[in-house]
Amino acid sequence: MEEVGFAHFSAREVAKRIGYSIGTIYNVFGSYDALILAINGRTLALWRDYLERRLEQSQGDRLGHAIEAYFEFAAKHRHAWAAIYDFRLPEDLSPPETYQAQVRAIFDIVVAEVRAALPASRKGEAEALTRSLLATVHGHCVFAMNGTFAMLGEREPARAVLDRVREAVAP
Amino acid sequence: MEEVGFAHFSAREVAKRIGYSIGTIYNVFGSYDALILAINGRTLALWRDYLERRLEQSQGDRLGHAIEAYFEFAAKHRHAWAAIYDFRLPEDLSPPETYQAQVRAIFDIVVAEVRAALPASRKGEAEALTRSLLATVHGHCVFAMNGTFAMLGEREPARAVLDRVREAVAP
DNA sequence: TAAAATAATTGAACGCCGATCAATTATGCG
DNA sequence: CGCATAATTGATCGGCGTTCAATTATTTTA
Repeated sequence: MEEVGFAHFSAREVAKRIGYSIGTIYNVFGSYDALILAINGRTLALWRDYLERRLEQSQGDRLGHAIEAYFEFAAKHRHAWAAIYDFRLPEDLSPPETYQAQVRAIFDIVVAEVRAALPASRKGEAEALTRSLLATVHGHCVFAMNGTFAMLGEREPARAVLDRVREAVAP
Repeated sequence: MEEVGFAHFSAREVAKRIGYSIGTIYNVFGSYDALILAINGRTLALWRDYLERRLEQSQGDRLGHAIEAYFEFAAKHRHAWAAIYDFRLPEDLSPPETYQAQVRAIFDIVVAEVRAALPASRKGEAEALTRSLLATVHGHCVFAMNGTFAMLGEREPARAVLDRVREAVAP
């Protein structure tokens, strides 16, 4: 996935590379979708690790570093990161609970940082604000990675989104 | 595309439905990618029309209505809208100039609204701010459509993003 | 109008894909 | 060892994007 991206990824190629047959892939994962979900789950775990490590190193401006971590991870793992959003389960299904838990784990890390950055009087907004700020950062990251920002002349996406986040968190 | 979505879309099915053979599709469009680009270009045109019509009807709170238009169009044309972002050209290619022009045309419409909403002292920021706000709205729309917001308990994505936009435009 | 030149259309063929499953091979156990 | 259970295989299927020689339709020319 990391190498070829979601569009050119194939279960057959996975089987070839690990020295098993296509049948074994299906015995282990059950379906193509489940294989993708397993890979995306692993990417989420890597993402969370990356974010946590980046915050450990941080001394001040933790929110700024969290945003940098978002952009850095997406850039370092373009294809794997994009696959998380390129893949969509059939409309009537929800991701497995373990997958949802991984999304929430990343969310919880960011909530803590947003809450810490908020003045005491606004800490109650932390969760709702974090959902909105994650979407904000994500939107900027998507436009940075897919060329939309380049098309529109934006050269400092991370700087732009940091402005948005500071506005929203400012007392 | 509108019906089956990017993942299940196929040039063969297009040929079948319009009563031509697969070969003719390739004679006309040249490649699968070019066919997708033609469809996405058409979607951009529809999107622009929708936005313009929605703004014509608007009496006050034009930015709010532009955001509503973003969400409404994405919801009404889920698959076609998603296909704009699901499709990625080979990394070394840029979209054709006509396609880029359509993206900029939508951008220009929004710039005018953002500029009008900004106080005189900040009108110089209009373009940069619009890029950032488009990304912000897009991020919220993506999370609304792909289930991320549902997973995190967000029930009013349009309301949340309106708060972000108002913060950013406020004098 | 008839013949020739040009344009448009076709669909079989290729290699790849996800998915299935009867047949085979490997493993563990009494 | 013999047997039961588990793991693995890959041929097979229908569908995909892509190509291109062959065919059909249209236009131009004589």
